[in-house]
Amino acid sequence: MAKGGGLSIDSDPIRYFFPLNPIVHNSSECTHANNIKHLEYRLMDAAADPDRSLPTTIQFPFNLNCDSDDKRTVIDEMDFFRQKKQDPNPVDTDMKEDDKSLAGLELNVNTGLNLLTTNTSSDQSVVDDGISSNMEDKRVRSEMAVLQAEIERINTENQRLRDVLNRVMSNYNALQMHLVTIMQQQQDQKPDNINGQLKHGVIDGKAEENKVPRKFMDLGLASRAKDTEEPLLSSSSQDRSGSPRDNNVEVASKEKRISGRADSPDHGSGSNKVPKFNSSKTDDQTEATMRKARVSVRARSEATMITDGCQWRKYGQKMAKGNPCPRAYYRCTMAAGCPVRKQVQRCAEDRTILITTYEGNHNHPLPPAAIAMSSTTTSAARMLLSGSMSSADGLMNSNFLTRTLLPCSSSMATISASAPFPTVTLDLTQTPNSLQFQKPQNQFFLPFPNGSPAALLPHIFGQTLYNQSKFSGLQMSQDMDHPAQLQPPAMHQATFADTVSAATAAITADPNFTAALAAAITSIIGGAHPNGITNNNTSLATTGTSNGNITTSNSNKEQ
DNA sequence: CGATTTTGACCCGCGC
DNA sequence: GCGCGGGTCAAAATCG
Repeated sequence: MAKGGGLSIDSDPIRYFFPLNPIVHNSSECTHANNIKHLEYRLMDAAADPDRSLPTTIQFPFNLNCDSDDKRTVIDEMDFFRQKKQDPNPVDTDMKEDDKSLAGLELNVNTGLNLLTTNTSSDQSVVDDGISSNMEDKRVRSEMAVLQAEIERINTENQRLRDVLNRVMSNYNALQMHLVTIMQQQQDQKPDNINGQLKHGVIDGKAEENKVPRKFMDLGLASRAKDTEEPLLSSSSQDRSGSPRDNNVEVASKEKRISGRADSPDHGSGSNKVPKFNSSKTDDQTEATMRKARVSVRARSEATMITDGCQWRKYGQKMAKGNPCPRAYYRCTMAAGCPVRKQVQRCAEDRTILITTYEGNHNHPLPPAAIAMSSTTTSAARMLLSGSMSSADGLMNSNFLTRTLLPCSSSMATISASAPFPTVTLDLTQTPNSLQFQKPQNQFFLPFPNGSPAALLPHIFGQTLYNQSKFSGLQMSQDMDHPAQLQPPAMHQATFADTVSAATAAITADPNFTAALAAAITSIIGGAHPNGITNNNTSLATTGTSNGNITTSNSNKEQ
């Protein structure tokens, strides 16, 4: 229900993904705060135990294995589903489930907190023992001072890292746009390749099916080319835009219609087609283009709507054809004019499956709880825009997805570019095998080299960690099990085309997408399985043992 | 009383 | 041109 707002998250779950996802820099303050808290715990512990040898340096918990706060955070992430909210005693359930693994973590935190009181008693005990308290107090206080100075230093360092992260994100976005432009140019120079065929709308003899997405892709790409102030070389647009006047007429017509809707600042309702060939692409049109890309989440939930951290207002409900369950339409109400909308509908075949389709990008700051999903939708949409031009190319797709989607998904991914609404589907309801048998005909599957999601996920985070550290220069803990797989794909490419493809993959495999995707999956899995593992240390395993599938499709299966 | 939900009407694209 | 279906609007109802 939109009234609920879904803002039940009281912590900063995204800090989990801070090492993974540069997007989450908005929550870095929380990360910092928790890091400091963690240090404080250690300080308390050290003060309470004078005999304990203090570390010469304080470990900055700048990795996935954080303090026990992470457990609480994961619980919040598991609150992703309303189903979870309906759980009368979610925390108790989690504790039961992870009693063993979490007890130690809780104990750590409690130790720190209790030591605050134990600290006093400790001093008393020192006095009681008759030991020279002056020496001991001096030593302890000296160490405390050192540690506090260290906290200050880390505080400053954290601030600096945050700034670096912001700069890296800016550079990342600029690079991504630049790369897309280069790819576009490369495709223009190769009219005989498959992408060239794509531009001509001849894929498997189904030119019409590729018509709309092709326009859609070109639009987005061209728009981004404009953003990067690169010369617009969208020959595909030029080739097809035989009559620019007609295009302008169509755009003008569409804008005229849309402008009449005061409540639709996004210039694009779901039924509206993207303006076909527009030589003067505006940011609004880019936004409208982005809105066409959808991210659908299929998950089992008894609730009417999943909790994704955003506030939604229901603005319509329709009975969709072929589905006895009504489809509800929501729009984001966290900011006036936010173009993000979502559709919620139960699967006709299995009504326990709740299908949530997101569309558009938020134009306002998001709470930490909403960043994961927002990042997922945004990145997936961008991925569709940048990668779907090769999406109908099996080879390109293999390269693209196996290095982007695949590391994040379970055991398969599908992609197609033959529908009006390119959709990335996070299917968290089926096992990979079952999905494989149910794959739509308009999708083809890219088998994973490793069928085990659990085995894939370390690669996900490993890669994201690698990418982030690579781009940002941040020195993070990177205990990679498979460093060979962390090599930038571009390094292994021989041809320029493959290099471009690999570079695209490297970018799209970047935390901007993969971490957000993994975050979403983790959140969803946690919500879908209230009894699942909840602490952060096992978040990877939680995700890995999920049945999550990532499907890139061109049509909404639920529709 | 403001925010949200409900629900019928309306708009638009598309296929026939 | 017409009907269908998806999507949205907006007034009324409801909720907190």
